[in-house]
Amino acid sequence: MRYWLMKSEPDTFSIDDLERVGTEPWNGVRNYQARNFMRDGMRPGDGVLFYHSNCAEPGVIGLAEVASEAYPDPTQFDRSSDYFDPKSTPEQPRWVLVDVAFKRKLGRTITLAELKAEPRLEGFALVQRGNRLSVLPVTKAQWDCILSLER
DNA sequence: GCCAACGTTGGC
DNA sequence: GCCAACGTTGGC
Repeated sequence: MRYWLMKSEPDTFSIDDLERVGTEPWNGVRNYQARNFMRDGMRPGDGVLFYHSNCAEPGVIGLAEVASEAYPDPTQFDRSSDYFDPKSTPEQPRWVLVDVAFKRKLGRTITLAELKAEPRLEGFALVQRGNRLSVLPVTKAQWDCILSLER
């Protein structure tokens, strides 16, 4: 089992939205590195830290789980979608997604500031300068460390 | 293949 | 709202 962190802007799709729907196709990822993590790295059952970005209190807010293998993101073929990609075809799709299932909300937000201040998280991609990846791998040690901060 | 211009992300 | 970081595009 592997571990991941996935960012979402709460104004667009929050942990409460995920709780409401239960499972959500994680569409709209248009970065090759993030795509490759979903396509080549993720397996159903993998753990996901749900991260709120671009908001008043950025940080880890909940836990989720990878709920499918990667499959083509249908929004890339949809002309009316913001995520439409004219260079993508059903025969040769560029972009994939996985389904993400709600597990639980954390008791509180574990803020980015806390994560940056935690010595054990030195080298964690999220806290490195200028990292904009929306899907990134988390080691077991990092996962355990972050969850130990909850209480 | 280089690199300037441009667009996006996301913290602050 | 600002702006640093950084990925992508396209001219050459």
